[in-house]
Amino acid sequence: MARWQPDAPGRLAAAALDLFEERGYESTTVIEIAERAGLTKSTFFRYFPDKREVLFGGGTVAGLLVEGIASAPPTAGPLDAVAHGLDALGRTFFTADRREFSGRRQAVLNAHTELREREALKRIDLTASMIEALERRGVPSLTARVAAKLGALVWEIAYDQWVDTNNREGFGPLARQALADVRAAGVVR
Amino acid sequence: MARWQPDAPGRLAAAALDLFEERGYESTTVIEIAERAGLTKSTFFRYFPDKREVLFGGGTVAGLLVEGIASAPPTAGPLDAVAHGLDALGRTFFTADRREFSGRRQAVLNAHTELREREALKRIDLTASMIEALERRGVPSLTARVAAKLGALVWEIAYDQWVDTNNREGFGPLARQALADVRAAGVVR
DNA sequence: AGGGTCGATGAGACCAAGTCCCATCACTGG
DNA sequence: CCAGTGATGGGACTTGGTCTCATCGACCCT
Repeated sequence: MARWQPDAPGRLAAAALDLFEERGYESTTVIEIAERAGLTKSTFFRYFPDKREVLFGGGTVAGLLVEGIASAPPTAGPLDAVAHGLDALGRTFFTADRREFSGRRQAVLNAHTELREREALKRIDLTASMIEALERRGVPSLTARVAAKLGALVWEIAYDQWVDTNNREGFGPLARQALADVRAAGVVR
Repeated sequence: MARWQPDAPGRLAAAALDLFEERGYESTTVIEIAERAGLTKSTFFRYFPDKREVLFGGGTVAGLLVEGIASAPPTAGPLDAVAHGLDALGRTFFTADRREFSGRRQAVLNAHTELREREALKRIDLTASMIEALERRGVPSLTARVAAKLGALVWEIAYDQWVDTNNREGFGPLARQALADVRAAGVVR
């Protein structure tokens, strides 16, 4: 048996999500979160740099997406490489067992400006990562920027649909479909 | 003569920019900003909801852009409507006398994550405004989302170039050129 | 001229976020 | 049995942000 209860950060994140749903983000104190997890304020800030970050722990997403873009066949165009990355994400991260948690988390995020702000920053950093990954494939800078923006849009659309409990499809197929739709919209002409 | 020195918010913003340049954002206290402006903490928070917002005062940008999109000729496609909005912005807001201030401000923003975060949120809200404006023109939802994302990219490119002191062109022409480049990149095919 | 009003500012108490430093605890290895 | 180690606890301290009440300076009205 371990010295302490295992997975302190996980317990903190779960407690935070519960409390944010119950009382809202602003009305919840870091001390309360820590107490519900059987810990203290000190430990909270040892695992998370600030209160917002407790809902953004899993930071591996960017890495997985970048890997997926890098490992796309060399013949693939920019948007296809992005699609390859989103597929990889659907297989390794946005799995079915994570869907319910993601939905609850997203509802809390949408309801609080402070959390939306953090999410906005994460998305921008993610887009920057996509641009870098595309440039490493030899995609010209401007093209990479356009493709990354469209990739971010595809992500948004697919993620919203995936999180929606009425939809039982996996993230990968949803992203593929969203990409096809975006292509069909063909705004550029 | 006025009862107090005029334009308290403007003085606060100027003092804040100075201090952020001198000591950095985190090392500057709201009380210090207020003192340099000849005011107090109370007055600071009367004009700005938080410390970050002191560099985002203008707030009229979204409105101007939306107006510009709405007033584009009915025959104009989505991206042309966005270009019309960016032109309007270049004429009424991103004027030559504001360029130096914008450059200093942007340098501070880029250097501090907390401020980049706020900027990220503003951009997302701006993109949402563009989508709404396009939908009011009858543009289908998905097409509007794509056009707004590309419009945001054009904005970024043009703004970076405009802020760069080596470039003496106005914001409008720079945006037009950036839009043409983005179109030429033609990622969608 | 003098008192009342009103809008902008100041003063200070108060709470929560976040930082820091040091103590404590539970187990491990010699 | 004792020293070491890593995760946790405790509490002081700074700052952002809220709130309430006092003050001040000009204007109005009689």
